[in-house]
Amino acid sequence: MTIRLLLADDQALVRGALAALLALEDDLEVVAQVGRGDEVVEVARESRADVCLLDIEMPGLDGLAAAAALQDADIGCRSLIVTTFGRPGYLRKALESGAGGFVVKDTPAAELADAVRRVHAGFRVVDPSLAAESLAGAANPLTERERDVLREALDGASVSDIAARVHLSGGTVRNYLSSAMGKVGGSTRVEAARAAERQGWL
Amino acid sequence: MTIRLLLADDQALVRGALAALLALEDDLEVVAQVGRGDEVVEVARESRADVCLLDIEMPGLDGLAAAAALQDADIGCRSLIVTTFGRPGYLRKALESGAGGFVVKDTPAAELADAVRRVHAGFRVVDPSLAAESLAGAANPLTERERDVLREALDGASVSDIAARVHLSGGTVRNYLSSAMGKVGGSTRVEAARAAERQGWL
DNA sequence: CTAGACCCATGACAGACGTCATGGAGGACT
DNA sequence: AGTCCTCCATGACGTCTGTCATGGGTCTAG
Repeated sequence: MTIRLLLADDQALVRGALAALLALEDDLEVVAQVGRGDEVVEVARESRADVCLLDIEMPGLDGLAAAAALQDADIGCRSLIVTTFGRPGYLRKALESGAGGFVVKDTPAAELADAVRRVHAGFRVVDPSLAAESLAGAANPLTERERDVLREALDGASVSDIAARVHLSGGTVRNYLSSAMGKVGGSTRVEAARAAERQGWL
Repeated sequence: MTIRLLLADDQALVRGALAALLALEDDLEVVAQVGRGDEVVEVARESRADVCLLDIEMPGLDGLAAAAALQDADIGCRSLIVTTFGRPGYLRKALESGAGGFVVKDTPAAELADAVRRVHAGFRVVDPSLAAESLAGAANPLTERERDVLREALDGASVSDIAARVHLSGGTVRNYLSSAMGKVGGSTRVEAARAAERQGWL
């Protein structure tokens, strides 16, 4: 009995390379690959995959949402998030989404196969270095609207730009920005937005 | 005669996976791996590598600088940039640094081995989709000081913050920001900084 | 029912920001 | 020597931003 794997990563080279790496293990078999998040569920069903390795940054649907969709589909396919960024908030989101595990891309290659096996067996696999950070990290203190305006402020837009995109008045946007800056820290909207993003609060 | 390869990438998983992928080719052999840019030259010399695969984002020294250092060291090791980001400016910088080739990580896995062989043979290998963009993209219009202040403005710092970091007066910083914004486009310092970064002008 | 959240909005004010005009110092090219 | 460019700086201007006070509407919890 081999474990059937589905790889989801938008970078074809990384996808292929991971496939080659995992193919070295006798008990693992890569049965499908996709480059978009919104194809994950369909392909997982068709290929009858046991475990799906998900990158977070993907077009269509991000890896966290794909993990949730996979969970909802209830086709017996567990998910393992394999990502570049070890943002504290990502881990929490991932586990809330029903992901079976979470490892960052700079873990030793040898550990990946073990992580896959443990996820397949039903265990929760979490990168140890991230677990500490995640527990230390506070829960998201921002309200929904505060998140909305901070998201739009990320790329340096002006108040009126943000107001137009979020369909609010300029003054209201300034108020939300102000309160968000107070919670997150930082004396500029962009500083606050960056900090919030690093925390995984957006 | 096999081609001896050195892999440089800060993500251990990607490094190991690429090694597994390239090991499938009979004429390629991965003889060493490093996770930092400033170890590239030393390890390349010790391992007598023929070709070095370089990621751009690495601690210590970025891939572009490492390619230049490798060129200067004159130890007969050619370099191939393998990166996530296809910024137009990166390609130009890479070729100026004496890199033998430039491919992005979402090229098909099968093409990587060919790219390696062509670089080893002395050819310049360039991702075709990027070549067009790079030729179309204008040369960097920013002066050195304009780049300095834009870099500091990326994360949303205030004028006085930037002034302190660059050792200039506040008014001068505003002038540089203003002229840079005029050249790059955008009505906010952060907008301009992001746009300039996307172009590879920083 | 009331107290407390969040939502949306307006008005006012100090300070920061973007733009412009202007100036001097230094290097490069004709 | 004169011209041109970049570098650095200052001052003045109107606008944008961040903060605070204040108010009304909704919804949940005690």
